[in-house]
Amino acid sequence: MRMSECFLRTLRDDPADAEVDSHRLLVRAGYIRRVAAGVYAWLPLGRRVLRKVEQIVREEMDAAGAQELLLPVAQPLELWQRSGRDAAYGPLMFRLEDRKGSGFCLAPTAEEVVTAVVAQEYTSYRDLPVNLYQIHWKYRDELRPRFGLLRCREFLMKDAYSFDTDLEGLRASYRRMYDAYHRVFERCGLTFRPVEAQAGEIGGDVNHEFMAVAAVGEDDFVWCRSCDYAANVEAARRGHAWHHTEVPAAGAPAPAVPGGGAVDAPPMEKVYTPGLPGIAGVAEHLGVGEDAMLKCIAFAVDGELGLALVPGDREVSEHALAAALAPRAVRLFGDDDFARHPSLPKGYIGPHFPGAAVVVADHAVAQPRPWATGANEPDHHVRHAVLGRDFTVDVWTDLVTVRPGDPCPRCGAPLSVDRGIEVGHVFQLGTKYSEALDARFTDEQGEQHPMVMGCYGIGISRVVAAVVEEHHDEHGIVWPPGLAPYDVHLVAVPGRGEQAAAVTAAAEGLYAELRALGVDVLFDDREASPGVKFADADLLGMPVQVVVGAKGVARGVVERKHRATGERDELPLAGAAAALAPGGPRR
RNA sequence: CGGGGAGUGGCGCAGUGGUAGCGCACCAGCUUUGGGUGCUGGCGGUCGGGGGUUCGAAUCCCCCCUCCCCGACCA
Repeated sequence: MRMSECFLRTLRDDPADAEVDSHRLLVRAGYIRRVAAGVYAWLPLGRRVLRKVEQIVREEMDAAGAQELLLPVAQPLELWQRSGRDAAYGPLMFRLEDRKGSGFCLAPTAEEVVTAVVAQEYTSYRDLPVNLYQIHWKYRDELRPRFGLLRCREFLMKDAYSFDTDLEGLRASYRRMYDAYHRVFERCGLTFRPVEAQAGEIGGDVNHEFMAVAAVGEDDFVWCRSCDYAANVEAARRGHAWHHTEVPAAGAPAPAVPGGGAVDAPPMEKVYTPGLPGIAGVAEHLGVGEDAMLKCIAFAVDGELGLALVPGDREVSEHALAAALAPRAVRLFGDDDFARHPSLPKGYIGPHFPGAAVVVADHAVAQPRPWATGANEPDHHVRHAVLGRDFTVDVWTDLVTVRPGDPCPRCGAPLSVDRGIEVGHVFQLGTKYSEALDARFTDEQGEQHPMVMGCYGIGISRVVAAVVEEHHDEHGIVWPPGLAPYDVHLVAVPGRGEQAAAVTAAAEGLYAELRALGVDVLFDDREASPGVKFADADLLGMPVQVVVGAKGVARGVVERKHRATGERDELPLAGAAAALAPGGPRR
């Protein structure tokens, strides 16, 4: 492609609305342009990168035995009503009506459609397993699109769906996808980590997210340096650090008096703590550490009041709380909830609140020690609250959000926390959709069973952003070789001297030779100054730059620069094309 | 939805009551030719929309819309 003809305009200034490097550079370098919030146009160069990622994904999916198909973007809402996800997704879906008033949505994902399609075609165990995938646009009306391509309302996704006869088959299908994902992200040049995750609205049990490690990621994940444990903080649990005491197992009934008679505390005592609803203020006022406070968080569970207890220096994990009380729905109290329950003094709640239907506590609350906590009375706290004597717990679980240094639940070593971009997610779904949408098969005995499903997503457009986050420098993008829109950026610097015509001729000749050898070349044939061309070449980020200039041509050589390392060397003009072709000598 | 910020040419910005400007980009000419050359001339804007105040509004007031950031939420 000749740059003089390429639909491309680079910007010298950073776009004002770009916060993160990938967004800033992809816009500046002319790969994408914003059309609406969270909706982007992919300009020719960007389109080529997208195709490269697509191709890698396609090759690995095909190699893993999946078959490509194409499902509709316009999906009848009726399918979503059958699975119950119409309500679950709610305003996240772009909705529309046809002229007859029938409801449609723009596909946020495709479990329903693909399940309905498979249900129509396959009815026998002999047909299974089958794994189907597509690479297509997805639509989610996010509350807050941001960070350029990282959180879009329209994004390109590879979504695959496996159908097996049983759990064992599902596990095998899942494993094949899991392994294929490793190869995809390795080929994309990403530093990534698979982590255990929450299922969200998709449903199902076992699932892993593939996190591209990046400071701008929106997800925190914990990982263990000693073993292979890694999990999204939402799903992460910590091991038990206080070996000196007996810790109740998850789900076990409340111990009569944990710690036995180890707690030798005076009677519970009320303290006047005016205007101190926060943990930090009270702890200072009472002269105790925040970890000696008992944090009491109010929540609603099926219309009843519940209390969640964690040490004062820890945060309640909403996901852990929900998991502990599932299948009942849990919601933490907001300001309006407190407004409806004036008897509940926000900031001064204690675990002995009489109206609490259920009390859930983290295992750490079983430590044999007296606690300072709310007095269930505005402007008052209590000290010397003792478990079993002054308050009781109904449900024990791991309730705190994990933080760095917490013990690994597998091996006990200190956990680390990093940020990541979720570039892929694999789920073992089970029969949620096959039951809802009647995807059944007949087994050898002639009995009907729902198919056992898995689903597997890769955010193709998000991968592009994640790759730029990892591969750039102060001058611009540094594409990994497999993703660059062009293999070689050929720069002609003819100057105005005697050799100008010879330089142009040499560059044109090299351009033709490279193309004949099947090399994808971006040829800067513009009438621009050398500085402009070099700056653009670095910004655009092709892995190899080849400069044809007057000095070199006089000596019969061209200069090669590796974008990633900045290394430069010379190639004889005569053999340059062959040396730059994929099969040619490397350097 | 809560909090904060911003809407002025394609991009980045200035302009606090007197009839809109700078840099980049774009066009023309000269200049320069191995790291965003310099100069001259030019094209391009109903200042987000509506209403109001005023002799006069980008500027002051009211309403609305959009965008960005933080949070809540989420694959």
